Amino acid sequence: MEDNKLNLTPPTAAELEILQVLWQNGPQTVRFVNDELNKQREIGYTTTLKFMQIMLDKGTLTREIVERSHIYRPSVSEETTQAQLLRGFVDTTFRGSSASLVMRALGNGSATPEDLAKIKAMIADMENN
Amino acid sequence: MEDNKLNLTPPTAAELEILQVLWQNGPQTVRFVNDELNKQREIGYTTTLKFMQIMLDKGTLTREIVERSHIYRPSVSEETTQAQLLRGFVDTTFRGSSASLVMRALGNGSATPEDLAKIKAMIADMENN
DNA sequence: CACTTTCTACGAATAAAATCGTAATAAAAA
DNA sequence: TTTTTATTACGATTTTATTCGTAGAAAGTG
Repeated sequence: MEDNKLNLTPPTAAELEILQVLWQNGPQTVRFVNDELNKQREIGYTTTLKFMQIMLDKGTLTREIVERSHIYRPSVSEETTQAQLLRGFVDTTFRGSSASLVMRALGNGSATPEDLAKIKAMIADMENN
Repeated sequence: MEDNKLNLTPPTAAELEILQVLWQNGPQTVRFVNDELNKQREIGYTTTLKFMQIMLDKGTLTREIVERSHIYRPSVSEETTQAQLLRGFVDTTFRGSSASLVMRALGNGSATPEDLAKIKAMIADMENN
């Protein structure tokens, strides 16, 4: 009774970690993902496996069998997921105001001159439409 | 044995809702906060009370007794909390790149021309320093 | 003074998220 | 062929977050 309806709810923190590895490295095995995660924090192999199985069930990942192990692949793009999470974050933390989020993000001083240039270009672009 | 050490961990979703009410309306009673929350979703009085007691214990809120009820006040500012949550969000969702978060936030099209003007001004300001 | 209303305190139940242990399977190595 | 290794399946536990029920205290009301 596999229900293949796609997933509307955003990924949890642990799921997002896994998605990051797959977005950055392309489709991979549980082993690979787990090794990557362990570069950041300690986490058991079966824990990672379990998450990836859950995500498979939710439809967040798909997989195929190669040799004798499973290769997992995100079924959602990083861009779409970022947009989804961003919407929620702006709502809960910035009362829905993207502008004030942008102001505060710029205010933290981490943007390089190149970053600023790109952002300016984007704004100019938006104003010409 | 009250341990008055201050709280490093960011507020949970439910805690943030409560903080929002207090930031927007100033110090208030549980009753007031609960009524506000119920404009958005159903939540029991004792649930709100419990959260506010937990936050008191964590040091997120302080309180004083007026008449016969408690008036709660955030011990953290909205700005500081936003900055804290933003840092975590950028790290987990945008791999630490504030710039790409800004790009995506602008890209969602919710910024008004006034917003854009303010942002431009801020960038110009940053470039002159 | 009884009775109702309005609080707080506190424990406990529920739900959601994260973690891991054990068993089964199959390939590879000895 | 026996043993070791690598992998998946799945249940169960643990942790964290959320939610509420019940009791008790204190003030107001008829």
